[in-house]
Amino acid sequence: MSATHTGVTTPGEPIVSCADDCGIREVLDRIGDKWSVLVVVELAHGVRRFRELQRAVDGISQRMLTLTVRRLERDGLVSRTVYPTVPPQVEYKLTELGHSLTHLLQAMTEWSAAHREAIAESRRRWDAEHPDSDIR
Amino acid sequence: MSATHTGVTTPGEPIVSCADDCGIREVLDRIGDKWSVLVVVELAHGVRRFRELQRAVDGISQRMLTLTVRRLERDGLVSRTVYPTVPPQVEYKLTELGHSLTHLLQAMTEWSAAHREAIAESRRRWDAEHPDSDIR
DNA sequence: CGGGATCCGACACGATACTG
DNA sequence: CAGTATCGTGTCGGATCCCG
Repeated sequence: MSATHTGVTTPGEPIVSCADDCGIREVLDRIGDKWSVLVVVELAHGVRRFRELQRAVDGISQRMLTLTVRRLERDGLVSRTVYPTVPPQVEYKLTELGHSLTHLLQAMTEWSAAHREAIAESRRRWDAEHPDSDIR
Repeated sequence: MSATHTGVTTPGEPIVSCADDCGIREVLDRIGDKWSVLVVVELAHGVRRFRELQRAVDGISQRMLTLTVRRLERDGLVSRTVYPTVPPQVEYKLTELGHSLTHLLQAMTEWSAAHREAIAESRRRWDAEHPDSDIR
């Protein structure tokens, strides 16, 4: 209802509809970090143990895997099951909530695939036109 | 093709399909920062000048708005038009590529709206069960 | 108005060592 | 195996000053 919007909403566009934030930042604060989506993607393939996850994700440190999987568990996206064996065995799997996220990740994958080349070319052109820029 | 996947893919799930990354991290590296999506959302409403953007986004510093809008321009999501008037006038608008992103942001908004309460409750329960935790 | 240049703190992340 | 604890570092972002 603010009177500051002078622009005309493009008709037919799926305008993100809320005045300011929407919940986008909430989503990004949750999965926008370096490892969460990769862990979720791996868990989308099935149940995984800790070391299996670490081997699968490639590059993730023990510490970051622990932190990532803890946060996902806290948010209810991943469930953690401990079997009191020796040596210990811990299994991780997506919850229903976690599975619902894979639809969104699918959409992100498709958008990336569809536009990555256009973006790459835009970057090349921009970099050529701005040889000395610290933006990168 | 790796033989390390022992888990069975849940049938009917929109599995993110690629072995490892998919392009998800590319997308997040582009819009996963603190301000990009907010700027894109604001520009989805129409053409905006620099100060208009800064007032609309709320909380963004001059420096970060400059950086954010430069990167978006470099990636071809936003176009920048300079009118050599005095005082200077610069207009920003989404490109076709930028508009295509709004569909994805719409999906993120809907997912957030649909599950934010479930996530919030999961957090409350987790925090209650783990009173002393540095995970947060 | 629309920036650029500089300084600085916070935090995300990585590396390493240790443990039940 | 599945973590925890500690330390070090790079980068992101905020604050401030300056300029055409």
